[in-house]
Amino acid sequence: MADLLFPHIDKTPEYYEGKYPQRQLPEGAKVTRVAPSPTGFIHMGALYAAVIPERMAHQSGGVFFLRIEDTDKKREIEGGVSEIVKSFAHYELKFDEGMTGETTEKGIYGPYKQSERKEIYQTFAKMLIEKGLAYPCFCSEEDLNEIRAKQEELKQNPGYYGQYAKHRNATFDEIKSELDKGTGFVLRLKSPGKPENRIVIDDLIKGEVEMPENDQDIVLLKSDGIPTYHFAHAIDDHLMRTTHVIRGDEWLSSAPIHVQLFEILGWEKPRYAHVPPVLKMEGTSKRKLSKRKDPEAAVSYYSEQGFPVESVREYLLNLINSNYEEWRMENPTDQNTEFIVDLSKMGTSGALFDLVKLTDISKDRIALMSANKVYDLALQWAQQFDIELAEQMRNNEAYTRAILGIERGGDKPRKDIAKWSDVKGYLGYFYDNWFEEYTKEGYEFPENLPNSDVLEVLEAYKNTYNKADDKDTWFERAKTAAEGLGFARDAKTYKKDKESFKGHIGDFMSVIRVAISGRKNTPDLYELLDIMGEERLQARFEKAIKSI
RNA sequence: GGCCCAUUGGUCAAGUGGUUAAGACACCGCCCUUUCACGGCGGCUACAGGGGUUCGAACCCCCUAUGGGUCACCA
Repeated sequence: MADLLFPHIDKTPEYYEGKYPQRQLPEGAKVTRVAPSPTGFIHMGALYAAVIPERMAHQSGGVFFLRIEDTDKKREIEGGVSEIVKSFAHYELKFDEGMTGETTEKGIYGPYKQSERKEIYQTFAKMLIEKGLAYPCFCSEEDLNEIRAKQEELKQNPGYYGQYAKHRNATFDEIKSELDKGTGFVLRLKSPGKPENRIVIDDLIKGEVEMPENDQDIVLLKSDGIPTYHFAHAIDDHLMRTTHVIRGDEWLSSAPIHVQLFEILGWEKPRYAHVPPVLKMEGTSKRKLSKRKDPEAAVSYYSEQGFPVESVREYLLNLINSNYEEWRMENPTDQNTEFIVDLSKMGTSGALFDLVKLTDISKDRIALMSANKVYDLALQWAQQFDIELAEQMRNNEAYTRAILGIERGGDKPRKDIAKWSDVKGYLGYFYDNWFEEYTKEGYEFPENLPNSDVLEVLEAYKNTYNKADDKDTWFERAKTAAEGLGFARDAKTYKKDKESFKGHIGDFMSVIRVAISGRKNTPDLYELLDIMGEERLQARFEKAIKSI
């Protein structure tokens, strides 16, 4: 009968067992994979779920590979594989084997695209038929609907099993006659399971989960000869010698099927780890991040916003193991790959994706980067997403690098930038042409000072500033100048006796700050003045004076 | 509905029979201060509910509630 169903299959399971030998890896090395369908962009949830197996493999000296599960041609999109490869590469997930492009791959356990593995699946399917563990089912969709309707009526479990498995015990002649008629068929598993038997899945994340044994005669091969997920999973992960199947927890409930498949095939089972989904807040309740409903969950969104890859990885690691944060505090400058991910420390219930936390983590990361690194990464981003900024940065390279170095590198670095799209707002006023634009409507000098005082301050300071001063000298000089115009040297003095002063040093500085930057808040004024250079300062002072 | 999983502050979460129930983010206040940012200090707010077991329960058991997943020739 096997030959009748699959006459073209001439290889044997042994052939493939030989072709894909056991991997020679050190003790404890894990072989893991990520196996997405090419159905669209990669979203945060998928990235999250991919980081885990990647870490498990690489931190154990094992192998991590990318397999494409394209057995559903209806849902596939064009360029889907490239999109996946590109997204994972961008987030520094390094695959040792698997797809490297739409049609290219590396590794000796391939093909890594399921649609290319039809013969392999059918070889094993043929064997199962020979052993009486699988059989063709000729039911039409209508037949199946009928069965389900009946089951619903009787309040029984829906599905194709036991007494409802119409073709389970068909004779050779019955099958042959259907085949001769040209009736299409799917290949079903002849499940030996009984639901009253309980099995235990020892899940690396969820712990021991007890479930009823599978008794469904699930579809192994669809009518087009392509396998379902279940069958492909068993065949592929066995032949590719996967040791740890780490996947979304939506698979947990079909794990009994998978366990059964491995048992029937006589293979050693992989360890399983079912990772909880990343959630999103919707109204007052949480729900799983959805590719279809949440376009903002696409990883490309975070690239466009300019969150550094490092920050996103950092945040994800933080969700994976909450002790990551502790580790990071102790090892602020280590690569995040130094952290050891521990599956048993993972939360079992699914975490909300928190943009605020990502932002905070990202600020910390960027604060620790050198000015040059910030420049390079920001420019790289700008070239793709903000051409104007990129030009500005390139045209004023040394200047920009200096600006980015303000208050950087010390014990208390600034944290103004969480993502590259913040850069423009942070330093835009340094560039003269943008400064012109920003101050078109005039300046916002401190409200408590009359224009005459503002003018006085500007006139006085224009000639006071000396680029050669070190910071203390500079500040002293400013204080003295302020005092000369009737300002208090410090805020405390002013508070004690407000009547005697026009304001305090803060007000004085504020005037200067607004005049040269067009805004009330800036990084340290001393550094700012220093970087801008005397020529630019004089020009800006003149401009401000004229505006009053 | 069946089967599974989950439920500690607004969020991420430590915690596995005896804790003043950590920490981080957010928020609020104060301090530092040339503004901002940083930093420091302090505050806010939590064991879903009910029964057991126990000298003692966030931790163990049962029930309920809520949320999630899954029950396809989709993955």
